[in-house]
Amino acid sequence: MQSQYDPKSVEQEAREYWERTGAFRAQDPPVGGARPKFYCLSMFPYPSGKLHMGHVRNYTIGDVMSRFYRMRGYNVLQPMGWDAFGLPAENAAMANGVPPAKWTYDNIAYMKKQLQSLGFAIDWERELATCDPDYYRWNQWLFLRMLEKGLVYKKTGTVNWDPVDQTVLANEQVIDGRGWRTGALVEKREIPMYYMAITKYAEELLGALDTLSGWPERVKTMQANWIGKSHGVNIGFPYELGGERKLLRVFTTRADTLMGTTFCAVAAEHPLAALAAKSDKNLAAFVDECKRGSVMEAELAQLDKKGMPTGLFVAHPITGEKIEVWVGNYVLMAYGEGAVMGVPGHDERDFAFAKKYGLPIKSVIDVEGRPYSIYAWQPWYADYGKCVNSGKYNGLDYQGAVDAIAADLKKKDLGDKQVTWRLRDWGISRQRYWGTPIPIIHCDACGDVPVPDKDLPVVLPEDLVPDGTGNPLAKTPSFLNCICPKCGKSAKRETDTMDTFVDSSWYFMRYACPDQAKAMVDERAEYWMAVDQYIGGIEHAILHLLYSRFWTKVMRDLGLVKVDEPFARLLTQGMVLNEIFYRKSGDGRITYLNPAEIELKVDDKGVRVGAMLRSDGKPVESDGIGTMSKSKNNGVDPQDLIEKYGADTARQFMMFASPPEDTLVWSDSGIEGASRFLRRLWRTVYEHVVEGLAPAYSGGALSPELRALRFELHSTVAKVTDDYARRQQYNTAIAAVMEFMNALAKLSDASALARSVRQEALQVVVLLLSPIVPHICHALWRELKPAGDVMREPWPQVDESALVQDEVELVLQVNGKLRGHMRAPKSAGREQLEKLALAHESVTRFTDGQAVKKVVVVPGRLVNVVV
RNA sequence: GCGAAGGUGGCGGAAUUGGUAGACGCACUGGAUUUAGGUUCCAGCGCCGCAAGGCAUGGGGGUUCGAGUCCCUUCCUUCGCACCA
Repeated sequence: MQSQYDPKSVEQEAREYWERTGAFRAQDPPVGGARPKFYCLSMFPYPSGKLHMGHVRNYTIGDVMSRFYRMRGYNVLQPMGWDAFGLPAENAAMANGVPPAKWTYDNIAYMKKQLQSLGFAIDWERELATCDPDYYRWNQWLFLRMLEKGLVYKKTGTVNWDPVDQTVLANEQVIDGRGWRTGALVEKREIPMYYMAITKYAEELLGALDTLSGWPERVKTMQANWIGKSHGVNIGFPYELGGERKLLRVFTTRADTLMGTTFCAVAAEHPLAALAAKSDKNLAAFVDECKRGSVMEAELAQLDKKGMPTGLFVAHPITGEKIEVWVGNYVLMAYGEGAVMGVPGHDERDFAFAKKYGLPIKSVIDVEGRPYSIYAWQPWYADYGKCVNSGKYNGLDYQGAVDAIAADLKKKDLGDKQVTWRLRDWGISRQRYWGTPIPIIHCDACGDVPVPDKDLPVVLPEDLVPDGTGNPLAKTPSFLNCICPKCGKSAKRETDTMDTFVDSSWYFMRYACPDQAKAMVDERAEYWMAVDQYIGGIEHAILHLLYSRFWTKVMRDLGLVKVDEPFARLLTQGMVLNEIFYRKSGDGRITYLNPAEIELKVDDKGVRVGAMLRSDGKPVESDGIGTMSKSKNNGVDPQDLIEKYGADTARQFMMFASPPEDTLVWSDSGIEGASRFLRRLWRTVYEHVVEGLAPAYSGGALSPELRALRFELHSTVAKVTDDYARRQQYNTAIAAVMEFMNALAKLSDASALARSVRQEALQVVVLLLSPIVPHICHALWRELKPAGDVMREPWPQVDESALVQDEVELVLQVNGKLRGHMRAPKSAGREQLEKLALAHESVTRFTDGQAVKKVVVVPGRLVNVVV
């Protein structure tokens, strides 16, 4: 055995062994059927160029789980693929003049090498890329099935329009309301798009959250709020137009405040706004102003509340009172009816709006014991209470008032109770090149004609280079021009492609049968689904996970799979953030500096006192912390780490740095510790092995020292196993092993018995660590058990007999303050413990002469004496 | 703005069910070995205090024999907000 740990040779040898033995191949049934299956999946990466720290974190967590379950006897599937369509490839193409396909495939090749160098136990035979026609043809195929079932339909949607480049922009391409390339003010534009009717599944998507016991509560809460089921009343405010009676419809969850309505507000896109703008230039200008800027809801919600009267009036549905209709920039066309009733007395936004424009404010709810004044908003104004100033509804509580008002409206045919969802149907059309072509043909005679199944896939040409002006597919006749499958006349293809969320909504099923040419999925998907453990960034808590749940249910209803939910257990890993450094030049331009080039200065207590650029030694400014991004130049390439320390050190450091679900602010200051620990582990095994192997301890009388060590050892096995299986918290698992190694290092006994305990201990340690640092454990295991394979070893068992103790240490408190410790027989009862404690010196010192009021005994933990 | 989560030493974090706050590691300080060291080993390390002891888990208040953990309130940070993936 080598006396020194050499990560490079150890890791290369282990990887060659794994490859030679096909160690990571998952067995499809019936071969794999004897063992229980475990499908462990990490979210597939977008092939952006290189792995980043978030990838390393994500895939290490997944690999630790995969290897742990493999050792526990499961038939484990851990696949990998590429979320290969998307905007960055088009941006790179514009920057470098390279087609997105080539850029993407080059990135895949590089990143695959990186993943392999980290030693992940991936079954590469199932690799897939979503930009492969063999994959995306099934996007198209399912789209057509959904179209047949009415789950796909066409309607207009709002997009960001760059008037200079004449192109649709993604939200991230709009910066401060301007196009990122042209700097032109962005406009909203209505265009026809295809939608998937996810709202038809809203009720099930919401209800089934209760069945997801393996999901974090916070994710389920976020999804439930996103779906947003609300019970309310749909109310019609009547008005006359051209002699015809019409209704302005609003939805409200606070129908009990209807009598406090002093105005109505509609979105700028609302038909009434358009109507009024026809005859009012100022209003037309305001509506135009509202239509400027991006479509991002976060931005809209933070705009200053602005409005303008339309000059139109509607009638209050109960009193018939005249109510003015305003256009408000805070009313969203996409939610509810695109119009709201304004109740400034009891809605904070309406209150601010009314104050700004001098609209009347009327209090109609009395929250008991809370005063009301129209001059300043108070949080309780929005609380439930009893109706006042509300005519016949006076005195009713919330539910009573809602019931009565809904009933009255129904009688007049002006409204009814209604359930509304915040969830909107999923617009999947993208006016972009690098995505799945939507399989539709536009024929002048026949309209929109679906591409027949026999003509699938509609293949995306791979040699186009976008230039930022419009969709290159629309400028490519060989793609655009086609024959109408219905009438045979010349026709045009749809040039929009699908949202890339479509690609990622079912890839986890395709891993089961990536070679299946005749169907989207087959019986192998039936075997592997659902995913037993899914791991990915918390940033996907809503959209990706919700869309995947939706697609799974659609596929189920089409008879393709039987599962209701795709992911049984979910681990949402926290973001990896990093500090942002910059310098401001004389003309105010900001240059962001990569943290790898920054050196931190510390004082003699280790406290940070400054930061400087390594190359010139001059100070730099800090701009706080944020997600690793190109624009802030605060990304860290894991490759340096892997090359300098090896994959195992990188993996261990990542897992030790924080619990998987926590946000992690990057710092490489602990990497030396990880490296040091592995070197020490190697040396400890080496020193044992050179003395000659011993049979692992299997019973017999032990000295107190050896008994104590075995107690530590088996406590560690129990703790670490629980951390892997239940808690999924690897930092504490590693800490527990470190703690045990510290105890083992103190063992000086060199007897044969001690050597066998040490042999047992080292074997257990190597097994416990092998999911996290598999290469070094592979090598060490072969030294401890020549010709053995650590991956094929069963997980260590806790020896319960080693955990038996007859004495325990208890904490002594006086008035809740720690005053000492005492040892007591484990079997001691409450009364005996109380007696021992009251007589104990550390207690009497503090209770001396005072009357004991109460004694709290927690057996096995503490005794608290209250005086 | 709305929804979700988080805040503990100089730093990452531990404390799993209301029961010893700071495990484990980094950094730092002192020492030994080596003198080739970005090696290894030993010791110290929340703050105040000579000590006894006191204080301390973002801030303020509360419940409890006992609160990092529960409740109220407030500030700050991160994630998501439907065309980044």
